[in-house]
Amino acid sequence: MAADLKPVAGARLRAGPAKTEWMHQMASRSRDPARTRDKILTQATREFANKGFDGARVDAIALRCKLSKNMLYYYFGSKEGLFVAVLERMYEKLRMQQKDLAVRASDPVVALEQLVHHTFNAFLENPEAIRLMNEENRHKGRHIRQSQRMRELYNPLVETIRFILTRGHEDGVFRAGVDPAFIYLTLASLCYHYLSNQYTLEVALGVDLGSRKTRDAWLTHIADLLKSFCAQATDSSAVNGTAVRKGSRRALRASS
Amino acid sequence: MAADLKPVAGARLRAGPAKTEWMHQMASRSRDPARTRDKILTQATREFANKGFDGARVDAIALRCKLSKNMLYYYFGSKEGLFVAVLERMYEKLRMQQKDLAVRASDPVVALEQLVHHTFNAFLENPEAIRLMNEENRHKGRHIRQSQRMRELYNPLVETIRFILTRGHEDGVFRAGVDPAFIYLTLASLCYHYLSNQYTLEVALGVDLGSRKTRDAWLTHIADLLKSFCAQATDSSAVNGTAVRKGSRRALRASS
DNA sequence: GGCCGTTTTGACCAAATGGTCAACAAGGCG
DNA sequence: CGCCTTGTTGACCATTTGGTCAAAACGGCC
Repeated sequence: MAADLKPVAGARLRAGPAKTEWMHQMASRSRDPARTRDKILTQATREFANKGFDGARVDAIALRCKLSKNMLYYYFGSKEGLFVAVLERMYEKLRMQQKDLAVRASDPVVALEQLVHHTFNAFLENPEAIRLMNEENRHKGRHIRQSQRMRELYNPLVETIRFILTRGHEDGVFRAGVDPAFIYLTLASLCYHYLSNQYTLEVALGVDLGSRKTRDAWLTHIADLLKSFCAQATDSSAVNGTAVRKGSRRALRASS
Repeated sequence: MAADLKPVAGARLRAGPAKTEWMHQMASRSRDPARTRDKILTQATREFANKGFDGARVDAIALRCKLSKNMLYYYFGSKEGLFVAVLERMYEKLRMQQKDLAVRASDPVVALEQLVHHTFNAFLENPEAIRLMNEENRHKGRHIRQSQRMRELYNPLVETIRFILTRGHEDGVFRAGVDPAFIYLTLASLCYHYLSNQYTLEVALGVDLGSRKTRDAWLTHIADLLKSFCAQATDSSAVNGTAVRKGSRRALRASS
């Protein structure tokens, strides 16, 4: 099927190098492969995000680009190839945005709050990323599992969390033994789901989740949630302390 | 297009009444409209959940049912009509499952734990529901906003949460002023996202989220999270108390 | 200017897809 | 039994869709 993708590889490489060298060529506007490739990816991202892989129409993408449909096949070989390229580009973009995550503020609690805001905003500003991720999950991660770029994307975030937690513990405000991966999972779930399932949630709860006020309240809620969880336990009245946990766990088993 | 859908309405109404009256007819196995309709819905659910609305093939559904494709149109008018019927049925099913949620255990903390398990299991046992919900959100809730059945589905859960919180406060283990809707949102996010985005998360974190061990750990984590958040604050060292909250909020604004 | 590799396109195709129509079986009922 | 409504089907259709081919425009280079 995807026999000779030489042009694909070629175009990809060409898109890589610094622009300064051949900037003067851009005067022609036309016959600029890098630009063409990029335009295709941009429009394809929109189409795939809005309609999903199956709903997306190759012709529609070509139309949006004001290019002949053949260009998509010339650069990406197939619809699926284009989709994978779109995914990779999206992850790259998200990663770049998260890279400047130099939250690591002096105060761990403040850092945690910044982290919440930063994560939520990253998703908020990239609704297409959410759509594409959902799509990829519907496909059981088939496309993404190959590209190991993913792991690189998330690791720094988890490491940042670990850093914050450690510092917080040293400062005496956070307890020990909090799993950074679970904190990331918690954070991501709370930010992502609020946006991803906005519509069904709104119908269900009868609230406008898109309003600034509700959104801010939700962010505060997430931060409070994490803070209370990481907080140094104060022994007595510890509902979630080890002492009580044992008892409640046992009760749980009996009931379920 | 959809000119005379009389058969559709007819079939729907006919599927409604009590079965006891005409149960004797079911002996024939064939020519059993209710059964046929149900078979279609079951297979359509699978197809739509797996492939999404656009990816789903009407012919494939008919094939699965071992019925002629025309039956789908006879009963549901169009692909979209069938999709809506599938959605409604799914919500009905989920609702029934949540209805038997008679947690309300004596101990609020135990009740909270039961709630976590119940919610997670509801999603776990209905992976199709997750897929369909995601699909509906991609469509910005177009189909669901009409059917007001949704609201009925969620309200009881929120009410249950409110009940637990109130009792917990009376017992002195939970603090006051916890918003039940936000607790529901938190709970749903943490359960849903773990399952919905399992594949990308696994690639990102390098963990097998499907394993029993990780799953149990996650459930415990969710419960702990909620418990610590709802716990009665013990004034001193209150990281998420009002005293600190003010300060950190201010710091947050300055940074973002 | 003429050659050559890269980029771009118009025309075309086979297969698939949602949807339709007329006819056909199967009971219920008078 | 024969009619009539309800349930079911095979054959068919217009359109869409992912994908292909050969040829053309473009630009650099000798």
